[in-house]
Amino acid sequence: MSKNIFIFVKNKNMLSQAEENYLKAIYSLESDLAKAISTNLIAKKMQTKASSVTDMIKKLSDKELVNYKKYQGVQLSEEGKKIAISIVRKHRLWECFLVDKLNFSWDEVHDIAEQLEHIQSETLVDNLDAFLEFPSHDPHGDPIPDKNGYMYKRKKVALSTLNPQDETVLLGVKDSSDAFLKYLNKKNIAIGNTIKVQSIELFDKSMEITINNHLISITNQVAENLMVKELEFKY
Amino acid sequence: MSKNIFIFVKNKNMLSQAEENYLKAIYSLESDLAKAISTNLIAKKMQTKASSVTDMIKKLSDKELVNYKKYQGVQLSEEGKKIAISIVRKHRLWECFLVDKLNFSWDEVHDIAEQLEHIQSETLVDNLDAFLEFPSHDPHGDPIPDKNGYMYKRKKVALSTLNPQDETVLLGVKDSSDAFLKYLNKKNIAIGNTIKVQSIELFDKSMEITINNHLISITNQVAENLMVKELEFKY
DNA sequence: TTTAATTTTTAGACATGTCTAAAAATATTT
DNA sequence: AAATATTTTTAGACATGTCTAAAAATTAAA
Repeated sequence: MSKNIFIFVKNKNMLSQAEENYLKAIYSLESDLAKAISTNLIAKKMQTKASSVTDMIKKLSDKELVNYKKYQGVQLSEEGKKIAISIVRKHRLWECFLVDKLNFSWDEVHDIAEQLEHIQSETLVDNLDAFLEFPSHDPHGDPIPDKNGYMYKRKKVALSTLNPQDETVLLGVKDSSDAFLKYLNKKNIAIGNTIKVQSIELFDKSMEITINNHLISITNQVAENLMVKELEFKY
Repeated sequence: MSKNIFIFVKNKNMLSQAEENYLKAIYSLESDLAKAISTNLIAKKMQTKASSVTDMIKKLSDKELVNYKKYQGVQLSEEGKKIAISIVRKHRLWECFLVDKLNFSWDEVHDIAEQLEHIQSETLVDNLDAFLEFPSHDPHGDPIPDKNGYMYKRKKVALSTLNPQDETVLLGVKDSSDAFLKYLNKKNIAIGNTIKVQSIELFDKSMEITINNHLISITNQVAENLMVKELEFKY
């Protein structure tokens, strides 16, 4: 009986969507930068104003989800990081669901997963995970944290760092903007594809590559945003 | 390019979760009562105060989703009804998904579906519908509107209206409270089960029924909340 | 190292959705 | 039909999350 009440009375510990989105943004910036994250950076990432960020940071700091000193930026606390990872987990699992089960393509799923990641139910996530047979990576090649927050971080390098004749596999993208994903879609480039570098143009660093035995030319900008399996060296 | 902008700039026509919930509540009350719905009724249904309802009704009225005259209650407009039905459709499809694919039982899915029904994406709903192979009814026996809002309304009667020796099928429940569903779960009573009335006690109208060849006794209150296929008469 | 530029924070405002308490309208009694 | 009870609305307040404009702190430049 008392169990039902807890479902309907808004849980004090429950975070709003806005709070969750901030945690996720800070987490993503931390992964890239590994230092205290500035107000402006978060504002840019969240497409909002610095003053709004300051307000929210104070709230998150009160809840001890971030460590914050005025003018010195923020870092996630242990608890904050745990929550951020759980949101990333949900986001990536839902992306798998949308692509694998509902026939979406990888450039269509982000906005929907952005909404689904805020659904509150631990059981739901765990059951979804099982239903998808515990995928280790999402359709963009990003690792999916398990129930405990652990994930396989594959070593990836930009395709632009390889040399002619090198052969590798596309593991993910650096830029996951809609425009870039749509470009890849049009060119039939997808995660898991085998890529062989055929030649590199000296003056603009554009590349000729074969992808699935299909020869195409890509600019250096594209090559810098295609993350591939690092080469294994044989001695 | 401009397409992306529309995704992120909040669409003027997009309704908030609160607005959607009000429309759904009014729709559900209208189905039961078929007349203008009073402020107090909505307040009770939404577990909120009459003054909050008035505020929201004004907003929905401005958007022409309900017809409202002060002190005279509300009725959904055509547009409002369309939206309400689309939310019901989403709710029931998600319930199917949770039970059929994620192994939830029918008494666990309501709160989660309540959240999922607000996810904004027409394609998502349609793809989900196809993935579930266009179910006509949800796990509680309620009809699922199709893409155009049409649904099969089965004629149902309360089990309490039947007589000894009558045989029928459980199609749904009237009371879908957590407590009642959990009771049914415990007694192994589920949608689709064949029910035969064995005897009815005169003084308290309690019933002995066989359900799946299993004899159990139920109170009149339970029988009034079990909705079954109406009897076919043979001439 | 003082000045200038940038970043961050504060102060005050606004929109949404809620509430309480009081006023207004409708419904029910007598 | 007047008095009473109930329902509905209004008025004013509050919480959340956002914004603009101005002040404060930090960083960069001369």
